[in-house]
Amino acid sequence: MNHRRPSPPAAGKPQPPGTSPWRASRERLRDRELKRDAVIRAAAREFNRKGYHNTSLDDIAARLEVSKPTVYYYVTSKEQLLFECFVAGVEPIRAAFREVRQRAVPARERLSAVLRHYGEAVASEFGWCMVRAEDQDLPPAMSRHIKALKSEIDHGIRRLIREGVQDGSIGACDAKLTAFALAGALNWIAHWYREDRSLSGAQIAAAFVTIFEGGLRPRGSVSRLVARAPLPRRARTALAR
Amino acid sequence: MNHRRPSPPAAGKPQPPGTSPWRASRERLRDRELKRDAVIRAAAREFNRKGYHNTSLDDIAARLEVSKPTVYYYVTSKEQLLFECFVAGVEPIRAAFREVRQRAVPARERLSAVLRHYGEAVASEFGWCMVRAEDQDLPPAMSRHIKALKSEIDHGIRRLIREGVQDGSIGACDAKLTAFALAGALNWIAHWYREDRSLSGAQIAAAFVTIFEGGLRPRGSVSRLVARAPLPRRARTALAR
DNA sequence: AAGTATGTTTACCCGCGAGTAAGGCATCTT
DNA sequence: AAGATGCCTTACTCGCGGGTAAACATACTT
Repeated sequence: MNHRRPSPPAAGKPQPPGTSPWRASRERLRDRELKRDAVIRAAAREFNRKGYHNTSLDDIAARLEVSKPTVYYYVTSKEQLLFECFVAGVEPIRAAFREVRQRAVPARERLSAVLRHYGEAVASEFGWCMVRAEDQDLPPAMSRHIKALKSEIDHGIRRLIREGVQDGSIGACDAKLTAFALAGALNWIAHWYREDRSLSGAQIAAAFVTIFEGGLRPRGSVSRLVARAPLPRRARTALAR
Repeated sequence: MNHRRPSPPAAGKPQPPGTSPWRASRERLRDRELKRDAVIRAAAREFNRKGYHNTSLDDIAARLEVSKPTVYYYVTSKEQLLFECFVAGVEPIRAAFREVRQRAVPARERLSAVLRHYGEAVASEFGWCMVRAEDQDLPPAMSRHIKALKSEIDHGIRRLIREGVQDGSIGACDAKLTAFALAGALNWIAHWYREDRSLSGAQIAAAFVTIFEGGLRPRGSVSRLVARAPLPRRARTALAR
């Protein structure tokens, strides 16, 4: 379906700055790839705002100040739009796994690093699509692809947990359920992290990792009396509705 | 589509296969409330299977072996169906808060009890609707109602966390973010708890509470010391494979 | 038996939104 | 110039699905 142009002239791309494609933003979107990306990001934003099924391609086109067939010029279907958003959202997480693989630190620290990137990804513009893309909404091929990516990430987390239990940096626990709990908490960020962006994705992710690592029970002997001590500065942030 | 049970064909009727009301289950569903509940539960099951937007009222009717207007006889709109499913799912959680209010135990234990009920509710047949009901899919009045219920639960959790921090049963933490983390992990159960029901909702909830309470770091003096001093000995196992 | 309330049906309406046809202009190629 | 290409438009098709009209069936009344 999607034909990557085989070999266009390619050499001459100085592109004279005349005319106005992409009416509002005639600046530098002239390159096809950039425009395609713009379409996908616009779709992500609209999906994020109104949900996949409540977003029409006319909406997306209108947002770009373009007509619907133009969107179809860059993308073959609405499903593909969702699919691409998902992949875009998930990629940074896969990168985090790759990056962390090198580090020679206890598995808990590697896990925490991955989870921080995970949280940031969920809070990103593609977070909603990544988290809520439903396989029932997609044709079988895409559905399988998405499931495979999700599974890859899930098993990556489980593996880090098991390694942490082995090297002693994580207390004994069931890897599968623990992975579900961690990923679930982070995934859920996409549901409440919309308008109230007083915290950055990185901050939220870091806070969550701290919560996961420590648990609810007070640590050490001091905490019992220290409870009334001044709390972190983020205590007075507005609530998410 | 689906067959509740063999269903005595009721052969002698003038209308071929259309006359006997509630074809398969003419037992004791004559009471209106019961039928209405059956409609709502059928809707919940279909929403759970295929998602709200991918489920038509014809689907729900077919599942009940009934025609679409019959569904409309018990319910005024598809939105209301979703709304009722949400309320049905949420009610046990509110009940848990009420019940726990009496108990004279540390707040962490009260919180854990609530979270266990929460997890069970999410794993229930209404879990999906409770968790995924999107306010964008509902008319403003219902949307507000749902938001209010969600907020009530959210703040109930935050309150228990704050009380726990005060009475020393919970380590110092940010109530808002901690509540988001806990609720998120539990909400996410609705996403993966579908076909694989090898664990009961109660079991999952209990396991999650254990994870939350203890955290990832190993407990006890020995392992804490070990974990505190970063030991990179086995960290390289990640490279295996 | 007629009248009424309740439940259920068949047959329809109709708007929305995904996707398409076909053509209009620029710019590039020859 | 005269195509050829790339990009974007207006103007459509068409099916799905939410919702309704109106008739039909049973079960109580009276």
